Amino acid sequence: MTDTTGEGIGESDKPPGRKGEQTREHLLRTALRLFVAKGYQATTLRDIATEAGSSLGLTYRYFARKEELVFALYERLAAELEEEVAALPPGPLAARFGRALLADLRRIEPYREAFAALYAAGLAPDSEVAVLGASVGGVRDRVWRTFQTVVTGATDAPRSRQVDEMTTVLYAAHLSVVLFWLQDRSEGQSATRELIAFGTEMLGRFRPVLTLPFASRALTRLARILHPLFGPLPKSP
Amino acid sequence: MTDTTGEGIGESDKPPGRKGEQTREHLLRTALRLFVAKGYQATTLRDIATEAGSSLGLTYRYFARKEELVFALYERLAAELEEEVAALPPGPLAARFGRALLADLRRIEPYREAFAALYAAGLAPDSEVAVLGASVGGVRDRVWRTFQTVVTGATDAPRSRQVDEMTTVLYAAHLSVVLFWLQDRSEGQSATRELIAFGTEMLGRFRPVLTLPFASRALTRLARILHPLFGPLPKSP
DNA sequence: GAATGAAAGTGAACATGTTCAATAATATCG
DNA sequence: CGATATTATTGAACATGTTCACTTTCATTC
Repeated sequence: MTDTTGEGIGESDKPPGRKGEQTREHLLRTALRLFVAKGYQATTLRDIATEAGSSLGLTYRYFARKEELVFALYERLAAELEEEVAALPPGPLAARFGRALLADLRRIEPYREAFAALYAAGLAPDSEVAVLGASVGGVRDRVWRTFQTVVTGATDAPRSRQVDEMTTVLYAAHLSVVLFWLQDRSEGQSATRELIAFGTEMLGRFRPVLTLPFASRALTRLARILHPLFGPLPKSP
Repeated sequence: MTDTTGEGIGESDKPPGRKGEQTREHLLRTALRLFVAKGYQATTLRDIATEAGSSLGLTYRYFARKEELVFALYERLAAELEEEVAALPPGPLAARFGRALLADLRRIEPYREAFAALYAAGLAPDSEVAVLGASVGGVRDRVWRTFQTVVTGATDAPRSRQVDEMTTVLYAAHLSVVLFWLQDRSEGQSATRELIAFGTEMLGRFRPVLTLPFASRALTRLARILHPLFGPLPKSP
């Protein structure tokens, strides 16, 4: 049941060699192009195979299921987001958080439907592709650490323990925003933008309060609750 | 594209007569039994047909897709919840909200996997079975009104406008809790229980603050943002 | 009670994600 | 180079949700 090998998702079989790497890349690119062009649901695996000039079964050598194509995309966008966040100028935590959220959404935007499918797959209790919370190896930690950077790089960053607590809470908030965004039908997703604006304003206004004992204790408690789902995974020994 | 008839989900064709109603009921009962027994994914429509002693295609006369079986269950549980909430003794809002959440979870519990599938279907941008937010007709309003009852029946209920605002926020919070619960792997879903405890404690502690102008304005603003997704639907003329 | 139309029910056919045994291509080694 | 193991690729077969043209059942009407 549990994945005892430290292997992540995306390596259905033995790690691919030079040739395989190219093929994988080609299949992924083809798939993503089709997802954008005709939508995720409407893009069949036979379409991908045909368009890529390969056979139906081949995709399954590199991607265990259809959603893993999106997952692979997620990995790349996560890496890009990490860079963009790293390049973010120092400033108030709230501002940095807001910019990180917007940067994330801007990336996902062309693949809205595909990401909906990925999140949907993650809802299944035993899913292998659980972006929402379950252990999915590298990417989850990477994104978590990206938000950690958002916190540590802030001019008003809290110290030591509160950093990780706040990171976990912001990571969870980030997922909530994406979920909201997936449902947001408003023109240009303006509702999501307003939600982000509201959230960051509140964060900015109440950030100082976190030094008070009561608020500090509340944050600790909340982070403890969220940690198993949204916190970083324990190091494998 | 848009459903212009006020018809809800679950009536794929002409409304069924006496005989049809029985069949529909029988199919639903059979399906739910199998969902609990062998899981949602593992239960095939052929299983349902066989077990119900009917043919494969028949189910589609009453349920347009597999998830609508779960949706029909959701409708019933929503009605039950409404009753239970109506019978809730007056008391602090926070306590009533907490009890409503727990009552809801207790009902959904045996169908965890099935509800995961329902929520997953709702994530698709164009889904017909969107519990998460999109317009799904009657049930959504019913649940919203149930939470309205939670608010109005409280000894510390706010007045007029704040009632609906608070209801919308609590309704959204309720969905978040369910999503969290779907992912919660802790023993007996203790994490979700702690989350509810935390949330209600905070709600109780900060309820009085809502009379202050700043908090009041913040609530209004938040409710406005959430309204299109989580608020009640406008009356059809 | 026969005619007729609507409701109920059937099962083959289809679309598509997924699996798998078989084959081809390629790398490795003596 | 030739044998052999490893990797890459194929396409048929399968499972399952969904559709649909057709049949059966049933109520209503003359």
